[in-house]
Amino acid sequence: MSDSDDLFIREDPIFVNKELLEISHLPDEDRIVGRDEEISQLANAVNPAIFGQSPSNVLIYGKTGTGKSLCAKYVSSQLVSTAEDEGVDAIFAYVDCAQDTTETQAVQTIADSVNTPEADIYIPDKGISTATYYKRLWRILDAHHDVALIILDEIDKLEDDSILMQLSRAGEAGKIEDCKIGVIGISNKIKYKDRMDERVKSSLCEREFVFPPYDATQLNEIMEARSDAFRDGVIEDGVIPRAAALAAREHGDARKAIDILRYAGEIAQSTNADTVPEDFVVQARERAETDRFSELISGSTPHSRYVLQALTVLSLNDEDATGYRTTRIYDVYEDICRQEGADALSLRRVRDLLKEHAFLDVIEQSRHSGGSAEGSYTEHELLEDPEVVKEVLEDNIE
DNA sequence: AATCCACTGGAAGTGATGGATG
DNA sequence: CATCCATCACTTCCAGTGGATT
Repeated sequence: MSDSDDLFIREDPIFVNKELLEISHLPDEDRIVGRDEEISQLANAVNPAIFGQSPSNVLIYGKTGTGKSLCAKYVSSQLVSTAEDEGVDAIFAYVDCAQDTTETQAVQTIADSVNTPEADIYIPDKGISTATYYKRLWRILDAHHDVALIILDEIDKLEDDSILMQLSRAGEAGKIEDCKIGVIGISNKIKYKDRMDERVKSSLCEREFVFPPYDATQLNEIMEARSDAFRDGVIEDGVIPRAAALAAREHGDARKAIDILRYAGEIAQSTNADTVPEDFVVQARERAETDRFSELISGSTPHSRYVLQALTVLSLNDEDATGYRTTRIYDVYEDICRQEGADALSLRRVRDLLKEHAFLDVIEQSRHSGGSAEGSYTEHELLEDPEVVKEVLEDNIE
């Protein structure tokens, strides 16, 4: 590095191409590791689309960070460009159902991403009935596309599957005539299929794939493949194997592995280090945890935080207990509300708030049955270290 | 077997918010 | 403009639940 005093002309000493480490980044094929088999099978399933025929509907299973979305997106984008060579107008839409949990929101994003300037159809964000979104979607597809691939990521987060129904029946119901639709569903719960509607199940699950978790060697390769995000020689030798080992232990989640690598680089940046030594990896993992956590908390309402605070207070004062009853938490929660000068919410609502926290893996719930006149009840327990929760909670007051 | 009872969770509803539409 | 539409954050009501006690 030059030792010039110019504040702003300095080059980033750590990263050259940081986008390689963003989760949304779609790598080239030679950077996708250990998924050759899956990719070719997937390509095979949607292949008819190239000639304007109906692609098979596909359901992909696999734990988080096993490359499901990555492969689906990759295959879809390849398909679109190959189809173009054949003179077929294909398009694909990606919906993250964790973001768009209702039928309406999901159709909205599909319609929005399938929309083209030529179509000149206005897709508002909200304020319109679900039926209208469908109508406009069919109109766009019919008039401007031959084939549409719709990727529904985290499909198990959808509140109801009527959208799947609509999509799979669109052709038969005569809603669209000149466009074929293929659906790629992605779920991390194998059980998801069981709770699906019988009719949807038969049409949606023409092909099924299961993506196994990555092992440490593959994680190693994945990170190796993306290591040119860093400047030459910045990462010390042990870093990648160490991060791979950590991530492999936590269920082979490649996303987490890459996150760790990025955080390690950021730590180096903020401490003005020239290289990334191995022990940054451990720090990076902790930071990834607390970051995720404070992200979750900052998005929640004050009362949601008070509830969590109540549970934290209990955990700190009474350490040997393994869980706390809803009513006990509610009592503490009422105290907190009094201190904050806020009206307490109903018990019913607090139960739902606790359930939401459980859903986000912030706390864990367990059902118990008590003795006489005790009935059945739920106990709640913090999953993170109470001290950490307390800190994050305090940082988030505003 | 009936009763108890703290606790659970589904259902329906309310009123406010923000936006589209004819 | 009035009318529709979805959604949020929350409430009220109420039919279970399940093991000990009667």
